[in-house]
Amino acid sequence: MSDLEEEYRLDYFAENGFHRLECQSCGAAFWTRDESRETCGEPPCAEYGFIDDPGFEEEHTLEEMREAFLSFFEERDHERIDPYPIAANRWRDDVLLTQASIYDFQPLVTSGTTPPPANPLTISQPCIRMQDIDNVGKTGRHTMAFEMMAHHAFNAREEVDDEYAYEGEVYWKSETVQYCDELLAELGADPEGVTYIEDPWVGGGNAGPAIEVIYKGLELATLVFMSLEQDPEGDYEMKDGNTYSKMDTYVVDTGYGLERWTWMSQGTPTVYEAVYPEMIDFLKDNAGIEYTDEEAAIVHDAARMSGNLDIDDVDDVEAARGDIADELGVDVDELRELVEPLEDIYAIADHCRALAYMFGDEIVPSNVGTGYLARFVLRKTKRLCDNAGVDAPLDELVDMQADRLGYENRDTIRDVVRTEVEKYRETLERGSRRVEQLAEEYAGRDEPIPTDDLVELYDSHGIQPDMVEEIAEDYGAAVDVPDDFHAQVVERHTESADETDEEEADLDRERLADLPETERLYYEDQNRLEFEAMVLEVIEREEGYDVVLDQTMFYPEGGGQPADHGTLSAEDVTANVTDVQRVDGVVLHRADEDPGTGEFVRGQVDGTRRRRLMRHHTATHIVGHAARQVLGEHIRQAGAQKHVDSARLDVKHYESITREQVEKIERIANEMVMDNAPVSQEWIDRNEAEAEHGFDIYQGGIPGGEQIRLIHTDEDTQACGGTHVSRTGDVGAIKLLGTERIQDGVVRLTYAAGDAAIEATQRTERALDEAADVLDVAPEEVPETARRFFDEWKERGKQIEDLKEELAAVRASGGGAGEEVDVDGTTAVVQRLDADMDELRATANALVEEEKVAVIGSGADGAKFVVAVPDSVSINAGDVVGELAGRVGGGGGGPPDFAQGGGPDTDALADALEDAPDILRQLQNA
RNA sequence: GGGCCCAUAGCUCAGUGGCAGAGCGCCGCCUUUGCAAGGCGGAGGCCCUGGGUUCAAAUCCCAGUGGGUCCA
Repeated sequence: MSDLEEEYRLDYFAENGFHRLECQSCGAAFWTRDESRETCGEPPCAEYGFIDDPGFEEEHTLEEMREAFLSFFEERDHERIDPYPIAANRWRDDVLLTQASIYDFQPLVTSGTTPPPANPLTISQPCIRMQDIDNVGKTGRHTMAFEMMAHHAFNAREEVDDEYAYEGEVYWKSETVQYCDELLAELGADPEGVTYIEDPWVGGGNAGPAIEVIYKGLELATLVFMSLEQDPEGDYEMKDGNTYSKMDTYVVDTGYGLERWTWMSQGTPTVYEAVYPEMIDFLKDNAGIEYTDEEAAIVHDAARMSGNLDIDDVDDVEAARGDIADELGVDVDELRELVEPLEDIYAIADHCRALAYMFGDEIVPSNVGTGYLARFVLRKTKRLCDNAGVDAPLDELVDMQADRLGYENRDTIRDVVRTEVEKYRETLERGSRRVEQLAEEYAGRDEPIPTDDLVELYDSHGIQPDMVEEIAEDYGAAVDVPDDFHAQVVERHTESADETDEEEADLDRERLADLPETERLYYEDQNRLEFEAMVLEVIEREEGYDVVLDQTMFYPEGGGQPADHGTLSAEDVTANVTDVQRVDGVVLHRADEDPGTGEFVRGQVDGTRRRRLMRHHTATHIVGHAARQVLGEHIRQAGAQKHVDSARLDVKHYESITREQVEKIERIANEMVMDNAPVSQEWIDRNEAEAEHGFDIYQGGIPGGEQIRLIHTDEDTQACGGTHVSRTGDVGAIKLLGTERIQDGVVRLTYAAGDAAIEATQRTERALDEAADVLDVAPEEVPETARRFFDEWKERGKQIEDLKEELAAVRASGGGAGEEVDVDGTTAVVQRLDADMDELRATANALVEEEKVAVIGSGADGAKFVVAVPDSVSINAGDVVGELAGRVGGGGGGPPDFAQGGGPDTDALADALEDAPDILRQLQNA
């Protein structure tokens, strides 16, 4: 088993007088020019040495530092690359947010499948790390939003020649360290003070040697040499306990924290004051934070010290605060009161920057995906503002950051923030009403609000426990928030997931591995429907056969476009194709007959179906483009499905779509159709495509491979594998059928194209005509008439009610056929009345009004009874009904003064009523 | 993608299988008045939709629709 020590013996260290030492405090190995050095230099082994004593020659702003870095590497033959969106799910589907510059090149570039956009390259990549959210503001150095400056080089071993998308070695470890050392020197750092700590890196199935660059106590950069992959047979055992072996590709992955370099150059007490000083000033002013000189000195020292501590979670922060207070000789509560508002303000500034990145990159708040993360941050920020007494509107604060970061869609950003803040306000309002009720209830019982309720309030209604505490206090109810509150919430979510049946799929893969990729004729000519091919393999299925051909015109299901149908004809069999799937490049035709392996077949695609699907596919691109024009640049596809009769497109949008907007989208879409612009396909290098059109081409998902297929529809460009008509005019017409919000932040547009559009229109027209016929009016008058009819219908319902009551009153006052019997001095009326329950009830009520016991039976729909007893009589109506209902094979019950029941045996009804007087007498005596 | 919660009068919500309710708002009358208000009466309900269980469903079960919320 080798270890990585050898990997760190770099020429650069040897040639420049470096020594390999061991930290006397933590034992880590590190390289330094200063032979007398005792520690590695990183807290807690050492303290910050740059607060009030900047480590570089000149102060840099964030922008200046970024430029200094990028141009440094540009001068050294690196190409400067524009940053990628913060929403990493635009180009990869395994993560939501960009958390490091290397994310931009995973997984396709790092694995060698796709070439990098440049090699070597340099970039300053905005990143968001949500896991740090609770530390922001408290430690002085944590930020959720940051820029990772980096230079990357992608290397492949010489001996593997053209297997990967890049070849040979650009540069490796020694050069990487040299760059870092020179950059530090250029900025005026003291070379003797820099240490390079050996700290192997492991992550996501890869690993490699890595070096932490420490200067004046601050970790300024990490130089990662990604060169190992997880391998049970591997020679290298890493700190995660797994073994790794060398890869054919090896990648220089560096990370230079822009904020930290800026901070180093300024030596402010916290990083926040270095990065966005204007915003901190604004917020302080807005929240009315003012300190006396003495207080200011305490705050300054406390900030310096908390930055100095090795704190990794919030509990530590609270503990550390005590130590700091001791050292400064102030009371811990006093200290907290001084610094907490300031900490909130630091966090607000940072969070607003994260929000600016998110909304600037057109993430739409929602309850899923990146949208949820955005919502989460926004709500947290709003709470911080309220807490710190910042009364500036949140959209203004986010806009300050968006402005600084140079976003151009600032109006939309503010719109989104305003809408979202309003939603939050509504949630809180709803929530507090709920809490008030609970608080009142438990305060009345003098019990604390139970934890279960707290968890439910949070999980189902979005109300933070501290908010519950606040409200409950007003009602005098106690709240005990358990330490493991969050764990209990998580507990509610740990239900086992569905197990998917992947066995068959695995089996297929093995069997298909030997077959060549099916040649896709449908890309060569999207209008051809006939072809000839050879049957390479037939796999028998439970229902039918999967036929593999050498080439096919059949489009397999994909990109929301359903599979083609049609036939495969051999000499003496014709098989119907009802489904087509593509697995690992091999197209499987699901057929009802076996055409025979080795046979030549003539394929015929169902043209009507295909043409309808093609129209709907092209229409989908058109509608998406039109929606973007009407609703805004942030409109992105969240999903799409094409059918023969209609299609739907789900787009991300932060509010529901109005009738006017629908009509406008429809109008623009049809203008595009009428323009009859060409729809063209193009196979193009993916970097080129991304460079020219951006990541928005990946509306329908992210294809693999070096070459991708673009569909140009008028001005719209998308990466798409579907089949399309050749001119927009071929779509015929587009009719929007409806919109609905399928979840928060996602709106579904349903539409039909071509003959399906005509059919859809005819369908709705027919429905309207039929309705008009029924009402016997002209179609235009249907709404008015329907309204009138509905009103009249309601009116009549009420009249019937009234009449029933009147009728009942008349019956009760002697007009009815009821048999009056005397039950020990009380008058009872036993009556059969074959009517519905309402009428029975009304009659019984009317009799009770006259101080009579009512026993009413009905045989209208099974046997039914209603028994009502005046207050003055001590007979339990429920018991009477129970007894009566028993005789008709059913049951019944109710309160003592009014009960109802029944049973299925209508024939026994008369006998039961006959017995009623006896039953009454019996029960009265009971 | 998954979990949980909710849907009843114009609004906010009660209603644990047995007659559809409260507060606010609305209308009318009365009292009082500088204003705020107070008293009495009234109108206003496809209890989200569709199935099921039951003698009986706003209520229980299933499915759907709509909204909310938490998590990945």
